[in-house]
Amino acid sequence: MKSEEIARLAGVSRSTVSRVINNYPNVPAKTREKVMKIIREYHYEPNLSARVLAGKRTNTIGLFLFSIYDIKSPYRIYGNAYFSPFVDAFVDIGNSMGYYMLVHTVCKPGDCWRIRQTFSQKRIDGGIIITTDESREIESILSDISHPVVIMDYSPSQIEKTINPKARIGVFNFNDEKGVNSVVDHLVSLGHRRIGMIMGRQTSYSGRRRRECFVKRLAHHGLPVDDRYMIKGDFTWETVVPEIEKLIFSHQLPTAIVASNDAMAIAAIETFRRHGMRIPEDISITGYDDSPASAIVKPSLTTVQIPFFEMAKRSMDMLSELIESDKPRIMVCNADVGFVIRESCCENLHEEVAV
Amino acid sequence: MKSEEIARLAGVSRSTVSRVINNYPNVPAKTREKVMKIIREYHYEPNLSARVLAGKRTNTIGLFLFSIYDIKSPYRIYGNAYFSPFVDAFVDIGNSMGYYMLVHTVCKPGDCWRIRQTFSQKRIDGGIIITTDESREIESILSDISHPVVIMDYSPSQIEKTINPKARIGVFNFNDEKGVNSVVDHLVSLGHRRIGMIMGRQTSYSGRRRRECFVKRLAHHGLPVDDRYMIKGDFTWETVVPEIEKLIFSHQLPTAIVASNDAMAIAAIETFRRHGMRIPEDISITGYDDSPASAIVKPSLTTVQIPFFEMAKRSMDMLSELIESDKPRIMVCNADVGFVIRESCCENLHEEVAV
DNA sequence: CTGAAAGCGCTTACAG
DNA sequence: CTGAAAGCGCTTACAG
Repeated sequence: MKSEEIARLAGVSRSTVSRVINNYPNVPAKTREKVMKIIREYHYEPNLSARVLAGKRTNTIGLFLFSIYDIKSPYRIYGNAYFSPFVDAFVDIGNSMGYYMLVHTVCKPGDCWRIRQTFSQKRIDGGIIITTDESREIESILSDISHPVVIMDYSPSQIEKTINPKARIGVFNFNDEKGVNSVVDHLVSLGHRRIGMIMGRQTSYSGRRRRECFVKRLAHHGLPVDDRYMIKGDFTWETVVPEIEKLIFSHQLPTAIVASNDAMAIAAIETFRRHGMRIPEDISITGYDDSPASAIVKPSLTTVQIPFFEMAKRSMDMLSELIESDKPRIMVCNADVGFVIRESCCENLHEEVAV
Repeated sequence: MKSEEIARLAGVSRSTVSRVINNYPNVPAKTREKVMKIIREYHYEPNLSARVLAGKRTNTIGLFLFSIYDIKSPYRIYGNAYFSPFVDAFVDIGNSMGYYMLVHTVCKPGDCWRIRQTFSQKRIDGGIIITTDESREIESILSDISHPVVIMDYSPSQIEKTINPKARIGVFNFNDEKGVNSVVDHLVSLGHRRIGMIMGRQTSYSGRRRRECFVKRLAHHGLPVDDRYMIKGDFTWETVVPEIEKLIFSHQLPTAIVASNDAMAIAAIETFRRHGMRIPEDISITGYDDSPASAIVKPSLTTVQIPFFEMAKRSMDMLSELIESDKPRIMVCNADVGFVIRESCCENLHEEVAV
């Protein structure tokens, strides 16, 4: 079934059928109804490729995820408390806005060409990129592509530096200053003065931001930053365990630790407990993400709540706006974050040593 | 950049460029290399719509998920231990096979037309459907569509009854007989004789299968099926809590319960504990799925392990086979399952009453 | 081995 | 308001 047959059956030309399909105003109600009747009767759907080839949009959005785990890890995206709620939200919101969502996982920088290809084959009208690393590959993509792109968790200044003049780009970040401040202030109010941090990967914008904000907030409270308590992490569970063990064996412990995400907070809790320490009595720990797991673990995590759904909604609105207009521009957004108090922090029960 | 320009630059016709792109044999190596050089130099990518319109495949697979939660639940797909590993696996495997994956969530039966539309607009070469309910809508889709489809967790006989003669359909199920038997046998070996079940939704194939296999296996051990211990559930956490409370208040408890998925097992554990019961000392509980949460909860769950990744791999192979050949046929597959023993079951410590 | 030409199924100026 | 015609960028018989 094609538009020509619909035209014949309705006694009009293909042009008119097209006008009806595209809901153009210059069709009298009567003609429109006559054509619609045939269309409905035959369950006619215009061929997407033909429409796109003739200049219409694809109505498809690409969602590109950069896995922090390599291809062998079984739960690398959807077992991940950061990516999975985003995917969920983006797919649902995109679908409810009438878009089709093309989801693509990039496991190594060498696969980035796939993103380019998706654009250059004209498969999509625009893209969402969710990374955990700022990289040359991404900047090169951004500078090549003329389609609209919204990128999550990326340094706005970095974007502004590299993109081409006719780019239509949105950048969406977390309000990490607020998030980190909530957490630090909470711990300080509980009497903690030796506060450490499990850092996220420093190649990511939020990883760096959270560290910077942490250092700044300690200073604001007149507290020192002790390098021994700045624990290396990359947002994954595995890398944190040995670092925490190193800390334990050093016998130089902070009384509280701010983790840069929930996964690392949970890894730390498990490790401390395995070595006979009590959480939160011996050491308070906070998370970041408010993942489902953060409410299930014992003790449940005091953590920063990221509004994934709302972020996805606003990102999609941004993207859709960039698609509709072809004015080059860069939009920057920050998502508000919340703070959830649960069981993983308590008052500082240690006799305080001078710091 | 289009094929015509490549042709001009390479000094050949568009036909030859097309032959090179499609890797046809009737092009001398020299000509091929000459053309490839230009293609690479200009990063040329053929326009997808034009190719598809001219008869090529889209190289895109649709992945359709029927949410068991409604649109308002924040983690309805990716916080779900059943859907999320599937999505993860399908996207990754599809991508690594060179397919693009179109992910679509259907939240209510009324949205099913979207699936049809995806096919009739010729957006995809084939589809994967993951449901939790056997429904008229799905059967109607299956009977209309001439594209290949693989459907997970569906009664093969139901499929065979409804589809059209030129259908290319794959059905993929779990080996629930083995899964349920492992669990029941384990509990029996621990001395349990009053064993209950939290059922999954009976509109789903696996929900019914697990119940049937459970009843059968109890009979095999000469144990009675007590209707009071057949607890209603629909695979979600929420509906189980009140049912378990009803059971507790009845003061008629089994010594062990087989849950039809992990989410319901965890809900049951939480509910029992809230009412002062110890797991597994007072009551043993098993799960089904081997979700990440099943290893994190306390006590960790003894559960049936579903090989999501392998299932997705084999499903994609099936689908790809159905796409390549246009012989109508129905393929049926069963996935092997594993069994993981953790902390949620122990020996029956109750004085056994006559049953 | 290779090119000219038709065709895929739409949309959109253009002319009326 | 409406239709005939050109065009979107490919692929593929067909002829040579």
